[in-house]
Amino acid sequence: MFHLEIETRLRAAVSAVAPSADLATVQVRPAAEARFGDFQSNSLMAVAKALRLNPRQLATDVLARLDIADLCEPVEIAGPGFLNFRLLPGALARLLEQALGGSHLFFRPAASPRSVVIDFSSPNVAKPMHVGHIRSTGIGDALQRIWRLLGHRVVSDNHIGDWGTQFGKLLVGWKTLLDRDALGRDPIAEMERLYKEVNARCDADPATLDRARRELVQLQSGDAENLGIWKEMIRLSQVQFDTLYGRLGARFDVTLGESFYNAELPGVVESLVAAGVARESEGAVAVFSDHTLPPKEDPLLVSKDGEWVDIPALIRKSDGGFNYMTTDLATIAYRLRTWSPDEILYVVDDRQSGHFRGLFHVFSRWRPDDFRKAQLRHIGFGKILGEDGKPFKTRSGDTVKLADLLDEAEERAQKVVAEKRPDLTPDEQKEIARIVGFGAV
RNA sequence: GCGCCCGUAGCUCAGUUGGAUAGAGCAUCCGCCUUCUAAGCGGACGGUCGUGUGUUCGACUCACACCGGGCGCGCCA
Repeated sequence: MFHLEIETRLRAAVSAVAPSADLATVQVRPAAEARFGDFQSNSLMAVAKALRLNPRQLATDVLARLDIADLCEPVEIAGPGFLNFRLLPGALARLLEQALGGSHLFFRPAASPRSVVIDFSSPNVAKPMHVGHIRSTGIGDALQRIWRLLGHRVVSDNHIGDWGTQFGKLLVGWKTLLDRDALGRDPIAEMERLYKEVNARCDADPATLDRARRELVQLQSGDAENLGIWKEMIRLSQVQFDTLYGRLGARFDVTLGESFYNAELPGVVESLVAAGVARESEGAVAVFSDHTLPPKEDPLLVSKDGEWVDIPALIRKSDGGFNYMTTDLATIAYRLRTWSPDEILYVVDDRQSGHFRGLFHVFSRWRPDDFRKAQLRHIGFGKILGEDGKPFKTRSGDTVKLADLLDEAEERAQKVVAEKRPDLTPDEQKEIARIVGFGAV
């Protein structure tokens, strides 16, 4: 808190002495060493450099304008222009009294609250949540807590994967291979089995692949039976999601999955074509580079064999189906008109950075006015690697399920607690094991 | 081939946007328990900041090149 207050006053003084200085570069931070005082600022040297002034003279002039006698002892100019601040005991006492009254010591609420949509977690229906989901979920939930604490308005949205080509195969599996008992015992495992089984058959048998395509078309055209199965798969999956989010303590304001935007997709494509942004290509509809950006920065170009070639964003496949680019465009439009956010954050792993660059670029060409109103930002992160530096997998090569990971963490912690604190009741041990285990994860 | 991310102590990572002697946790070693959580406390040990050039009064930080790891590049998401 003190460094923010000192910083505010220092900026005012710098502004009075050097109106053209970039105040964002004027910063105060805790002193590197006690002999330099409590807080220090190295910024005047940078300001002096930018404005071609003598740093010590600038420091002297700034200090003459700095009103800080109620907080600090007389400020010291050290070396080429470091400022060293020493707090007055009385100022510290006043702050601690405020803290006793409930005010926070380490941050100030945002002066102008922003509105932000945070998109994170986004697991797929009919598949087990795996170890990778913990990062998007943890980072996204941490971000929403921080934004809220600072006084911003947050909408957290779980954009679940509840639509797409995988449902063709799942429907074939559900209709021909479903084991009802297994589904009752562990619905996610059974649905995963169905998908893997049908997927394997599709590789070997064109007829099965064709059947999957037909089931998908049926679903997309509103067939009652397929819609019913699809909804049941979502319901069973949501039970899994809710269980895991409950364990992790993550919350969402809304869960608007991909399917929520289905009805808007044809209109999105028409609109993009009408605006001259998209055009037909090899039976599909795609957005090509408009060559307004340098090739290296253009997400719709890629270098192949020394030449820049198009890598268009597909918004409708040649079979009439839509791509997730289209869904994501519809999603941005919906969020902007529904919540009018200042920012939309996508907490998604770095492998999708290319997709988001393309998405934001295409949206800027589709809705330039809306694009200027909101910042679209991809919050990327790496994947979890094993001890060998390779992506973290089980011994048999499968992805590690999030539920299994959490179970194991609790079990291992439980063993330690039971050994060290046999005097506690089983319930107390279990609760400590949960906290310690998840903390370790 | 082109592009993105990463490389700091044995391990996992910070390093506040170019500043003063590069930090923390864990691990290791030493010292603390007549018990309010020893799942703790104090101390020590530990670094060519991947490598090399360059820019600068000053580089972990910026630029370029290389080495090593991860990832992405038209009808999956």
